[in-house]
Amino acid sequence: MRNLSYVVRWMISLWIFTNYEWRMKPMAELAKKYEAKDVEEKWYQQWMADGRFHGDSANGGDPFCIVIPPPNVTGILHMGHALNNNIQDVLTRVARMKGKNTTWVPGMDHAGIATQNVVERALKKEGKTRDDLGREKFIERVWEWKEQYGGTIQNQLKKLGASCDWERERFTMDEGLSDAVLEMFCRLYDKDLIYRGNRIINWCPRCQTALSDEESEHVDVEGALYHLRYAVKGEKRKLVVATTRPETLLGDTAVAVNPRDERYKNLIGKTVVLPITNREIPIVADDYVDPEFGTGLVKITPAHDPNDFEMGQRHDLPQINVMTDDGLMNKNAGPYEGMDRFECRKQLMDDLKAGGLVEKVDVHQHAVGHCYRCETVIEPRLSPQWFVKMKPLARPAIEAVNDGRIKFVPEHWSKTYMGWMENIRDWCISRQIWWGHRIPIFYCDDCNHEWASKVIETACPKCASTQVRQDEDVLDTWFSSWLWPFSVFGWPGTSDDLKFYYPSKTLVTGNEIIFFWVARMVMSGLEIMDDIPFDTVYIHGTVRDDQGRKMSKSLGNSIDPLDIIEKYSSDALRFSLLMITATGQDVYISDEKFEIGRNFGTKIWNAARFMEMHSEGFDVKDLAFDPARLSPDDQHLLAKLNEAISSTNDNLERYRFNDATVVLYDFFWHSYCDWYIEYAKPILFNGSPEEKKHTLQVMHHAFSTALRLLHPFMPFLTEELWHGMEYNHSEETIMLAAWPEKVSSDGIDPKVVEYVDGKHDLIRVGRILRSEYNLTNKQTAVFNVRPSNKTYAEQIETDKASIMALLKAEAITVDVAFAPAGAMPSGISTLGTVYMSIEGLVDVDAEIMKLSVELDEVVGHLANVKKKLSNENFVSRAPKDVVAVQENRQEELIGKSEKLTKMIEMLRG
RNA sequence: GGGCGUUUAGCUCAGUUGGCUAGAGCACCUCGUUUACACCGAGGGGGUCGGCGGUUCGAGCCCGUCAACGCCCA
Repeated sequence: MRNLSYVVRWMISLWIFTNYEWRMKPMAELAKKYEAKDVEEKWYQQWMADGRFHGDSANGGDPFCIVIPPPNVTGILHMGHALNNNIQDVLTRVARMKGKNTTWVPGMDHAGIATQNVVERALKKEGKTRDDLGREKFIERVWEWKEQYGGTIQNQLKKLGASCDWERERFTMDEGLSDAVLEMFCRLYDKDLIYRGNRIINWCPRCQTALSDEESEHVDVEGALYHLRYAVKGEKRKLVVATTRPETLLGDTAVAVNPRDERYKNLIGKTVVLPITNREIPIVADDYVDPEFGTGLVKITPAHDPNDFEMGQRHDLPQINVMTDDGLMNKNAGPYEGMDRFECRKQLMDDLKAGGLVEKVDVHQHAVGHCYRCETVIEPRLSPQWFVKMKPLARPAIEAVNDGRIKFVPEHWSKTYMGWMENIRDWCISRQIWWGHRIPIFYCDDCNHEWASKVIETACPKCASTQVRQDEDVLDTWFSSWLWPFSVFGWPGTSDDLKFYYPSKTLVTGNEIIFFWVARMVMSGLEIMDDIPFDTVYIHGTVRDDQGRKMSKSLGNSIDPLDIIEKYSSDALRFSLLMITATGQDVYISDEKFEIGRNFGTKIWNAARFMEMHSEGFDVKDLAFDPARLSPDDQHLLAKLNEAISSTNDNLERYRFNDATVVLYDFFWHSYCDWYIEYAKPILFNGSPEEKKHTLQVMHHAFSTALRLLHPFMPFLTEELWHGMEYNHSEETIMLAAWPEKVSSDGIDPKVVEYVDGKHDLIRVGRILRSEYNLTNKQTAVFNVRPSNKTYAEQIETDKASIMALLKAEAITVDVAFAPAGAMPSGISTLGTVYMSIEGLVDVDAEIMKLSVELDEVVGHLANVKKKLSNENFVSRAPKDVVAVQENRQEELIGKSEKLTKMIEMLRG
């Protein structure tokens, strides 16, 4: 009931207040409520129109370049993108404000398989397949799709406030980048670093293409380990082999044992008769076989398993492929021809069981490869494909990280990188799809000549035959991405931009593409440019929901950044995301977390409104306050500002964005609003014109500096206020305003700053007293302060008015010899003891109880400190300053305990 | 099987080369119709820092070990 009446009263007063304001036409020009949506739209347009994002080598200076991890053309913005681009934008905006010649190159990836899948799905709705259209028509269709739907993410990035250099936007299939791809292929081919080989690759039966090892995602599944009985030829006994993929027995060409395995020594050289097919295959000895696993006997299927393939090579075994491209059994599977591979597995097991050929089936946890695009189970399979020889490329890439030319942040990711580099395997780059860069290899059907060429060839250079055809396959999408840091600047052509901006500064990405992209860019950069592509790799965490699950459509737990922008604003999204993202740790988000940023934005806005209300007639061009006039609170604020500046810079340098945001939040909310504005109110309301002017100078100085520090994190709000507060007289846009580095500490006395810390403590103690006696703001109280020393006494005396205002005190007495006349609530602050004299009864017992509890605490701490100081080892071994701290503390605690004891005695009368 | 990460307040997380009484936001409780802000202000409660062992004058932090969870690679 009570709450309800409060609400009603509140609503009524709010209504009156709002209408009153409206009729009065407030002085403030800033709207009462910040309309983020309009503001954000407006400024992005303006920045674009003014070309603020563009960098040009012709302007010279100090280059700063970031290349975006190009999102897929099919992509739509998710929180991972938001975080990723947020960080890049912060780095970019800071660099720009620091006066660097800055470009952040955006673009998109053609995403071969993903895009082809999307278009194929669209075709399917029309009842068509890509084969119905044919290669050329299909590719046309993909381009059409791209024009129509592709790249929505680019517009979404704009909503985020990403200050990308849009004039430089690139697409991995555009003419220039395609040329780079062909050039790269031909160079590597001519250096024998690209070859064609018949090897076991990861085959996706749904996408019907080969994949690289990295594109096969291992998922732990609860499968089965099937123990099958194979008959030894000419003997009655049966061997038991264990396998997770029984259907591949149709392609078995041997059984292997470890040569040192005593159990099976006598089997080597004998023959096994395969069930169902009755094919006869040899028993061979190979070190690869682990005697501990399963029965110590393994079946060998060289066409369907990489290890079996290797063994097959060693023992010169035939390779029998039992499946078709789409994962059905082929004619080598005999009776199972035409069956799906998993159906076949079931049927085959039934048949083997019927024949008494199944020993047992164990539950078995194992990792199974899945297509990273469609999650279909990968079929390892023998297939002729194109590969890049990676070892020679890896060597310099290992060097670059080892010798520190490239740094990972956090550092431990370099281990992941190294582990992969050192065990690198050749990269399967051919894909049996249509959307992508077609492999520039040509074959002559007459003389069998094979060559690489950047142009479409019509005649054989060897025999002049026109019976020439190009390879049907296209290249892995990542074959274009790994050239990104230099191809975006026109390579293989030479350009001033390339010379100027390469290498870029920081690569910002998630850990999931260290192998796919980061590692390969390092290799290609060193190979082609003979230089690293970036000097820092910043790896951020994965964005998860508040239960720690990855955001995914199927779980329905995705939080759409655009919804958050709609609900809370882009600035709120940006600030909140960075504030809750610890360096390299995963981020758990839920809607409410974005309230932090929104509330902070509102706080800044309202502080600006407050200042504006008092700034009539004030000239913001004239912020050169007189250092000699700085009051203790002025000095304190400026000291805190200086700390915030250096701390922000330090944190940014170390990529500690969360710490940077916390520092700014803390400075602005607490130092600036809670303390300084409250301090300034009496001056602004009642001070002389000179006092007012001086205080406003300090305020605007601090505020405009804070805005600049905040700009990379909250670009829109800060730009709006930069103009709203008319700070744009110096620099038209805050984007180019000077980044705060060091500020003069003229007129700032550390002792005075310390005094203000003490003043705040004193006020806090006074407020606690008020709170303990449930005094409302209207109830007045007289405070008596007994300062601990004369200096404090003088400082407090001079500063009395301010302390009174902040304590809502009727009066304050300052007396180093103050002794309470009767029972008075009291508390101890760093500047001295505070007594509150109130009318009415003091609860003496409660007061004694409170002070006793405090005394107990102090005595406890004191015991600890004494114990430390009486420990000779501590005094002799700990550094002097640490000991000194303890000694000071001991003194303090003794003083405090004495005071408390006296106060309690006094109360006891 | 190998590697990496995580474990701190009810929740989400900071805590840097070991050194003052372990912090923040949210949530919770009390109070508040003062002219920047209720998306606010003032105050408050809440922690054996995953377990065990070790190093050290001193451990949330370093070392060892165990456990749980997550990720990557085989």
